[in-house]
Amino acid sequence: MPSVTEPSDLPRWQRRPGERRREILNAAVAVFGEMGFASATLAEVALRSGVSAGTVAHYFGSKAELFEAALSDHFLEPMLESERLLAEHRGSFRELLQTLLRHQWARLTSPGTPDLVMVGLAKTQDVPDAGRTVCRAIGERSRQLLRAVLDGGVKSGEFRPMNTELTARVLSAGLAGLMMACHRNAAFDRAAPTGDAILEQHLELIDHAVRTS
Amino acid sequence: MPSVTEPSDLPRWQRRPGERRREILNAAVAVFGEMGFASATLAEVALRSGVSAGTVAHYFGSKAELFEAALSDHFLEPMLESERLLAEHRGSFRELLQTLLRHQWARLTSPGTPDLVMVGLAKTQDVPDAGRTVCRAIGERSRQLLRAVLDGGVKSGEFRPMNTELTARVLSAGLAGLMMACHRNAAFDRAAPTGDAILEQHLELIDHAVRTS
DNA sequence: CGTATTGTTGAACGGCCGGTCAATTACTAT
DNA sequence: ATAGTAATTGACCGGCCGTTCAACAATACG
Repeated sequence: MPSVTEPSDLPRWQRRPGERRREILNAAVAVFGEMGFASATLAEVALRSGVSAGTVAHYFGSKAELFEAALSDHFLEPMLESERLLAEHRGSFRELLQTLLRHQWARLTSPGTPDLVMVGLAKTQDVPDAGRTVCRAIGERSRQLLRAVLDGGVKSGEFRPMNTELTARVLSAGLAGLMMACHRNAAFDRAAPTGDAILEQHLELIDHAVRTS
Repeated sequence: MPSVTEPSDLPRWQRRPGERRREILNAAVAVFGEMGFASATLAEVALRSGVSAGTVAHYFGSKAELFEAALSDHFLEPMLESERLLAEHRGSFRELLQTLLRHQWARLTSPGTPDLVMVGLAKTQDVPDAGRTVCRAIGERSRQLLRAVLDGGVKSGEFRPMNTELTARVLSAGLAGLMMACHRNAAFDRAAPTGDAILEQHLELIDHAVRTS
């Protein structure tokens, strides 16, 4: 049994220019999330995506560019789904608000996301565009959706009059903070309640806070 | 005018074992906050605290130990003040809740703190004890204080019945999330409202959410 | 004033990692 | 087949930074 090296007739590597980019990007998301920007090495990204160090550089140029590409890929694209959700909804604004918040929670807590968010926020000092990406993706657009719902609810009388711009900012930031707290507590606080339980409590508080009393 | 070097009779350096530690710690808080853990260099810390590279290593051993010491110094000590605030308060629980949240907001937004929080959170992967420090300081103890206030308010009838443990977690995490969002928006979103305006909106929402309807 | 003590220095070491580039090898068109 | 092309490799370079350590100089003490 020739077990040392496969005497395969397969080539030692293949040319797959159409798929390399995505494979490298997926590995980069994982590595940056696990190790942070500075600790992450291009060699590790190369290893996980099954290519050599030079290939990573060939596709993305520099480490910083790879980082930004990874953030955009992970955050910007899934946001379109939320916007579709809002456009299609028929029903009360109270329901819509809860649905939207649940949906964003699912996005924020999906595997790899919490770490990437924190790394992206912390790295804003060095790589300004990276911070901008995260801010826009999990901040600005999310906030615009929430504000649209709040405006509708106020107009329909389901919600009490309020400054919807400020309120949308508070809700958006609160959800992100909750996500980070849950993620960290899961590692250190063994008595911590589940993320879902906390989310339910948060939604209930929000419902009381915005509806007409 | 002998301007090149001061012909001073002062020694070229002094022995001040009692003050070196604090000076290095202050510099470390600033440097880690501005540059993040990995990008921060011991040389920069040494420069800002007016000592040489070797002295930093002599006092703190390794970079990781210096980081943990800086976090503990910056977060753990000021927490005692909040606890005193709670013990001394006389008045309604609604007022106390607002006061406590304002006080914690002031702490969280004090210069250098937001960056340090984010760096500490992001670095949890590599330096577990660092993450633990941040979690305990801005999470656990803060939450216990909030919960005590909520329990009191529920018992007195000012607040509606609720799961105070979960609610305290939501409020604590929400405040931290708000702080980070404000800090980042200040850099990118020129139309962003002031942190104080957002805090006021947050407090008003909380008041509606917890009081008896 | 001389000696011991120890806080402090700064040069040097060694490892690590991002970026480059010429060589290599899988494809492709003719 | 065969030559052309471009995707991929992997060794290498250069710089950076954490850590060490022997020498040094400012105090403390007798």
